Amino acid sequence: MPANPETTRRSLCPINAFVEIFGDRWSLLIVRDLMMRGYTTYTQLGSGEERIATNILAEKLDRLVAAGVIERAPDPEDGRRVCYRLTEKGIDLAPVIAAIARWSLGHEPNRTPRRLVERIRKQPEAFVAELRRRWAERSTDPLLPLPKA
Amino acid sequence: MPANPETTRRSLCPINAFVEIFGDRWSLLIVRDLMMRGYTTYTQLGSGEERIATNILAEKLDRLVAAGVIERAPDPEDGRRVCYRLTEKGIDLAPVIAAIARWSLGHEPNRTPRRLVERIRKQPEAFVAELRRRWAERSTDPLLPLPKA
DNA sequence: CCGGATCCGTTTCGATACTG
DNA sequence: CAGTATCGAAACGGATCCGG
Repeated sequence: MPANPETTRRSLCPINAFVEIFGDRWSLLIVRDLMMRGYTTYTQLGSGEERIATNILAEKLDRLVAAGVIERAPDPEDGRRVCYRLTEKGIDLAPVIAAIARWSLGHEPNRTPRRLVERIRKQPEAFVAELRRRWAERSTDPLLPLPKA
Repeated sequence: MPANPETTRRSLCPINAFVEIFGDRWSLLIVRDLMMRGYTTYTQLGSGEERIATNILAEKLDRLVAAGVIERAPDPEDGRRVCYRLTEKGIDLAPVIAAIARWSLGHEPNRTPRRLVERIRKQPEAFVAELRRRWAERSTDPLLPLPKA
């Protein structure tokens, strides 16, 4: 993956852009944690269940910022701290996340919150709007139940 | 990625299963080529626009077969040749592909077939049913216009 | 020719240790 | 707390080789 953004290869199929951003094991999980779990800080994102290494997390966050999917911002409660927030582009990934979750649910025996996934699938616009509102309000309540530690 | 399937880590969130299969730069593109372009053979899949190396292609095909997303079958027209086909599990990825394509279309200036993507989004069940039927008929007509060579 | 397998140099990943 | 530095392991990419 070239660091130079000029080296963008011609992407004839619309899936390429997605794969160039999310074609690794972590980027999509980071977006999920931001979107569904209300994680916002480096430490929270690093302490998720999947135990991403700190250097990888830092690099992935940089890449996601460069891709315009998330943004770095001062924490509203403590200006010294940094927090990461989904951009509009990132929020618009909700239907993708929902479709993936639904596929996984259908093919992997797993007890997981079907209700939320179905809601996103049936009314994606309404869910994205809600997500945007929650995000504007800086609500960090998780949409998914957090795994118990 | 451990070769040993026993080493499956507990996947609390339904996205993990997807990422473990498609968390690389090629697997999803291979599924797209099978689903949307009517590619079925090793040579066709290797000659796509993205120029995957032959060893990587072979490994990814093995992994996708092991994951139950595609299957190896004798070519119906020439029994000596091999062809790859989506399984039910693979066909069910259509809504995921559509959601990804739609997201990319909305955020990357690209002239691409909106019509198909919107159809999948609005009537995913109908599209999956059609895909299944085409697949049963062994029709290899591409759903997407092929990039000119 | 088709469907890979093997070898090898390069790039990326991942765990741990460390720093301002 | 929010990252860097380091270093071994794994993945990638190109070229070549091989059995049918």
